[in-house]
Amino acid sequence: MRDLSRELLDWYDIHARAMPWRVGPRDKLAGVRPDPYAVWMSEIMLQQTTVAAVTEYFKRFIARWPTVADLAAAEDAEVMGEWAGLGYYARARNLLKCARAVVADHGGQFPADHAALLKLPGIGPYTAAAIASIAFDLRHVVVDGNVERVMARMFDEHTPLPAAKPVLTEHADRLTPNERPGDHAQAVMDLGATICTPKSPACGICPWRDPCRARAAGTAPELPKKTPKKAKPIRHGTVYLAQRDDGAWLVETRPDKGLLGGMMGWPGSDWVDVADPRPTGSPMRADWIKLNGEVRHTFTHFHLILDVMVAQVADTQADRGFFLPRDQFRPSDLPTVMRKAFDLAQS
DNA sequence: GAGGCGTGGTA
DNA sequence: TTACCAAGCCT
Repeated sequence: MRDLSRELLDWYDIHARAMPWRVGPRDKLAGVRPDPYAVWMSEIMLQQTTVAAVTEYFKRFIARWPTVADLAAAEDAEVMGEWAGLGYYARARNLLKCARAVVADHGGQFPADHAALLKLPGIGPYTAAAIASIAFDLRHVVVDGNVERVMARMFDEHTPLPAAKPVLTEHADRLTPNERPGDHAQAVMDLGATICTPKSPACGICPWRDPCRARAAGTAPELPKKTPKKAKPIRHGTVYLAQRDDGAWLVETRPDKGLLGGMMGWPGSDWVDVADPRPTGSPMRADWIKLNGEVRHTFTHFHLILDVMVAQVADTQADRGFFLPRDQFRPSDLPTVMRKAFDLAQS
């Protein structure tokens, strides 16, 4: 097994992808060490999210809050606004909770300990292993979607996920070396992201081409098997965009739990399975005008079609939400579905 | 343990 | 256009 990890590390030394949060093999030779805060930030952002989507968000967060203490001292609304558009907003809420826990309980330093990391908000089995491994070079088995795919192919494992997870983890464990476990973890993930891709894997240039059983069997493109997903239902709703004469917008902060939790948004109706031609959920009396067109947006588990109502109001009395002054309103603070409604109203 | 939880890119 | 997919966590 040592030979396999050696082959992979040799490949990684040459092909490691450059990322703003990554300390590459050459930098390490020069004595550079990873910043655990940056490693943690990147790993939270990368949960179910592509490198391309994360890169600019990561740079903005680190520039605005250079240390975990800076982040812990931030206002909730600042962090949620900066996260807007990246999705899975529970990550942002847990990001703040975690930063505050690190300051309060760990003296402002991320613990170099897998079990302690696992106790922090938003850090699960993957992220705890990734931080321990990448930031502190401790040997832990890092298993994300890339690793699952690489292992399923290396060992031609046809059991569908998630049932196959334990056996794939055992395979990953046996391949993890004692030396440079952090680089090894990043190498497997880079391999999965660039060569052992979900579709059309580039087996011809893979450093593990020879030992890979799925390549020998010709089954690599169809692995890993996954249990089929449910079809997404279509839901319907209405949002209300009221602008006061002085330019302030009527917005609300959504409840901390549930969809888009803690994010700013437009007041409106519940989102239901059957379209109701009559708008409901109005936050205040006004001469509402229904816009032509609609907002279409897809969440993890349903499609959404929104009607958009607009009104110019003088009255500042609203049943829901609050008026946010024009100079404090930034569309980029809105989650994407809410920004789509704003864009429709502006067009 | 199965489902809730975003978004943008890609085929 | 539709469906799938990406460095998962929480309940």
